[in-house]
Amino acid sequence: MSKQQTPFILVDGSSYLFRAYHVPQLQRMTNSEGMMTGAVFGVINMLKSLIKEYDPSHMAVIFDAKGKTFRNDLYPEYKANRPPMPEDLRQQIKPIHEIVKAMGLPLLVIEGVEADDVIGTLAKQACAEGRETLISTGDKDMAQLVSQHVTLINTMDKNNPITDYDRVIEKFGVKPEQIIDYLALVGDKVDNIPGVNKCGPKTAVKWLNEYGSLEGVMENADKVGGKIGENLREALPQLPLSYELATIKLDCDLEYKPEDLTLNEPDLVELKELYGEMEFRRWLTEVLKEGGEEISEEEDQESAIDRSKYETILEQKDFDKWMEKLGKADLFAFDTETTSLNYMEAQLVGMSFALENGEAAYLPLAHSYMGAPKQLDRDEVLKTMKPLLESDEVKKVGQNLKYDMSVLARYDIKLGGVEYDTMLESYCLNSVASRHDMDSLALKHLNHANIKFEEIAGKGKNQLTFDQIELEKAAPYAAEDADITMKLHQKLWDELKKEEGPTQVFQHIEMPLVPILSKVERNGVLVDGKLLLDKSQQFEKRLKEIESEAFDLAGKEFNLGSPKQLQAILFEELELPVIKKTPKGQPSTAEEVLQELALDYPLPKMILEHRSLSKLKSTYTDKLPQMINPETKRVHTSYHQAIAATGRLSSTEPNLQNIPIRSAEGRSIRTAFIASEGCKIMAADYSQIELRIMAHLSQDKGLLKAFEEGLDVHAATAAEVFDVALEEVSDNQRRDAKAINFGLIYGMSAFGLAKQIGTDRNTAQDYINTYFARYPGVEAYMDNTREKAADKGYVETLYGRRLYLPEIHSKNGMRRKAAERTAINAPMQGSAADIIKLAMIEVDQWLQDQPGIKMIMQVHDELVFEVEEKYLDEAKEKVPELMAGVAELSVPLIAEVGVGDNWEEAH
DNA sequence: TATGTCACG
DNA sequence: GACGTACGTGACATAG
Repeated sequence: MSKQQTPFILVDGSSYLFRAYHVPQLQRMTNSEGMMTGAVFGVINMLKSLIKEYDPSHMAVIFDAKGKTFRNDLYPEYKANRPPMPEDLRQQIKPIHEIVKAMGLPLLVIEGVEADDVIGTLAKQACAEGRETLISTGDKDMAQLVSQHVTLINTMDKNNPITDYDRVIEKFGVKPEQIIDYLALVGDKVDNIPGVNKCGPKTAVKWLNEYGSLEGVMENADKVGGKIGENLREALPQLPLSYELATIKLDCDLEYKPEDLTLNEPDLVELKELYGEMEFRRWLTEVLKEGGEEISEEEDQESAIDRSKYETILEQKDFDKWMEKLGKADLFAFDTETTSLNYMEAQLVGMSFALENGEAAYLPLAHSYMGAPKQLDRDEVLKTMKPLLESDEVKKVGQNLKYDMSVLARYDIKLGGVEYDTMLESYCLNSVASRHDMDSLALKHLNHANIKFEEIAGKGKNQLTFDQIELEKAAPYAAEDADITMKLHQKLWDELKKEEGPTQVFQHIEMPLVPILSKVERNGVLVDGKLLLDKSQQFEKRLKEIESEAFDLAGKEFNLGSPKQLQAILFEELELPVIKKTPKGQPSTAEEVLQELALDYPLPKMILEHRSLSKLKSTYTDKLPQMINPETKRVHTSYHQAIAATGRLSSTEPNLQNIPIRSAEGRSIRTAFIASEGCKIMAADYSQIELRIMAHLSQDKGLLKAFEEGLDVHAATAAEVFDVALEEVSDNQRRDAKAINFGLIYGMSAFGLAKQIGTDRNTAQDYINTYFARYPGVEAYMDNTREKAADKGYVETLYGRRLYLPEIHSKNGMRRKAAERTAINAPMQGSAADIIKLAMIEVDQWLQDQPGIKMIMQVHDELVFEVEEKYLDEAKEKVPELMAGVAELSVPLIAEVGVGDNWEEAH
C-alpha cells in the first residue's frame, strides 16, 4: 500500500527546463569544456529540494517528447511562432534525463502528446484513487487541473509557491473549472492559440463572471458592445478550436498508473559520472560521500586513491627505509602538517611523502593527545632530513609549497628543489578557474573527494589542532594529501607542458617566486602600533563631533555607518533626490552620489567625512596594531599567488596593498610603516609601467616617441587630444588626459570616461575619437586584441601568461563587452605583473650577498625594502637598475626610488 | 552569508 | 530605443 501522508508528485520538467534556462545567474554556468550547464543545475536542484521537502513515495518527472502532437493535427499553426530551441539548451536535455533516471525517479517522455497531457491524465487517475496530488510546474495553464485534491507548486516563485483552489480564484479571478474558458478567450501568443482580439485577462474575467462559461459568453456575444464586442463576434467561429487547444487531455493512453510510479534507489556510480561531467562539485562530493565503497570499486584502478597502502612511520627502521627511498627518488611529493594556518605561529606536527609509483607515508612527529603513540624525535628527524630537504637535486612537488617553506624556515631548514607546485600548475593552466585549492583540484582532475580537514578535526571553536588528532585519522588524511599532490602533478604537468607560454611563466616566473614570497612574508614590516592607536583616538574624537552634528541635521539619532538607515534618512525623511540606484534597486548612498548631493545639502558632506574617517579607523589604525606579531614586533602579510586572474599578487591579513595614499589623512597612516634601528625604508616603483607596455604592444609611433623623449606622457596626451602646444597644457587638460590614458588601459567606454572626468558622454566620445585619430596604432592594437580574444578564447601577456575569456562569445551583450574590456586590460596589467615578478627574482638574486637589505613589500608596481644605512647608496643605485633591466621593451622601462624613515617619506 | 562601500594599483 | 558599462583586488560593517 502506498503511503497516504505524502502527496503524489508530478513534475513538469519541460516548464522548469525553460525557466531555469532563462535565470540570469544560471546562464553563466558552464563546465570547463564550455558546455552550458545552468538549466541542468536548475532542474535538478528543483527536484532535489522537492524531494527533500515532501519525501514522496510516488512521483514522476515528465518532459515533452520531440516531434508533433495531436494539437498540431487539430491546428497546424499550433506553436508555429516558437523559435527553434537554442542549441545550448537542447544539449542540456539528455544530461537532465540521465540524471533524473540515475536519481531513481520515474521519467516519462511520451510521444504524440505534451507533458501537460501526461500530467493531467495521471493527476486525474490519482484523484480518482483519492490520492493528494501535487503538480510542480511554472506554467499557468495548469491551473485548469487544480481541484480540492490537486495543487500546483512553483518552486521558483519564492513568494507564492502554492496554487490551490482558492489561490486560483485569487490569482485569475475565475475558478479552476473556468480556466480553459479563460485561456480560450485570452488566447496565447507564445503557443499561437488565437483568442478574442484585444481581450486580455481583465475582459475575460469580466465576461466569465457575467455569463459563467465560454458557452455562456458565446451565447451572449451580441450583448457585448463596442469594438471589443465586434472582436468577440468575429472570433466566435474559432473559439471552440481555441478551447480545444487550451484543454489539457485527461485520457492519454499510458503504460503506467500512479501506483507504478515509485522511487528507486539512486545509482550512485552513474550519478558520480554525470555530476562529474557537469562539474557540479557539491553534489559530486555528496554522492562520493554517500557511496564511497560502491563507487571506489568502480574506480579506474590506475587513478584510484588507495588509502590502504599508506604507511605510518613510527619506527626508526621505517624512517631509514623511507629516507633511502626519498633520497633515491628524482621527485617526491611533500606536505607538512602543523598546528596553524598562520605560518608565523605554526608548529610542525608531521610530514607526509608520496612517490611517483603511488607509495605514500605519514611521519608523525608531535601528536600529543592522551594515549598518542611514541613518535620519532622531531629535532633528530629534522637534523637527519635537512640535507634531503635542502637538496636542489632532489625535486619536490607540493600544494602551496610557500607555506611549507615558511614553516620549515622556522626550524632552520631552507627547502630546496622546489620544482613543482600543483596550485601554481593549475593557476598557470587557467587563472580564471576560481579556485586552486587541493580539494577542488582533486575533485576536478581526479574525480576524488579527499578527506576534508573538518572531517577529522571538527569545526567551529572546538576544532582540534593537528597535534590533537589521533594517528588513525591523521595518517590517512596526511598521506592522502601527499598522494593526491603527486597524482595531481602528474596530470597537471602533463597538460601544462603542452602549452609553451604558460609553461614558461610557470617555470621562470611563478616557481622561482615561491621562495622569495616566503622570505618577504617572513621578513615582515615594522609598524609603529602606538602611532596608529594615537591616530585612532584623534579619529574617534572627530567622528563623535560629526555624529552629533549629523543627528542635529537629521532631527534624530541614527547609525551613520548603516547604508540602510542612511538611505531612510536621506531619501525618505529629508527627501533628497535619488541620483543612482544600487544593483538591487535601492537608492545608492555611494560616494559619488553623496559628492553630488553635497553641493546642495550639508548632511551628505558630513556623511562623506564620517565614512572616510571610520574606514581609516576600523581598517587601518584600529586593526593594524592588532596584527603586529608579538615575537617579531612586525606585521606579516600573506601574498597569494593564485588568486588574481591577471597574474597579479594579492595580499591578506593584513592587506598591505591597499594602505591609503590618496588623501592626506589616509596617507599619514604610512608614517607608521617604519624601519628598524639604523635602517631606512626604500621604495622603488615603476613609472607608468602599464602605459609603457601599451606603447610597446601597440607600437604606436606617437606614444613610443613620447616615452622615448622622456615626456610627461599625460601632458603629451593632452597636447594631442586638446590640440595645444605641450607647454600650454593646463592642469585640467592634463588631468583629463590622465583619465583618458587610464581609461585606455581599462578598455574605456565613453560612458565610463564621461563619469570619470565629469562631462557628458558626447564630449567623452569626442576625446576618445580624437585620441584614436592621433594614436592610430593604439586603436589598431585594441581592435586586434579584441579580435584575437574572440578567435582564440584567450589573451596573453608579454611572457605568455594566458587569461581565458569564456564570455567573449556571450550572447548577452553586456557580458561580452565586459569580456572585451578584460581582454584589453589583461595583457597590460598582466605583463606588468610578470615584469615586477621577474624583477623580484633578479633583485632577490642580488640580495643573496646583501644581508643588510631586505625586501619587505610588493604593491603591484612598487617594491619596498628595509635597508641598513651604510648600504643605502648601493641599494638606491642597484635596485632600480635591476628593475629596469628585466624587460627589453620598445620604450625605456624606468624605476624610481625614494628613501625615508617611513614609507610615507620614501615616496 | 550577502550587500554596500571604500582602501589600493 | 533602452539598458547599463571603465580593469584588478581585500576588508569592514550591517543586516538577514
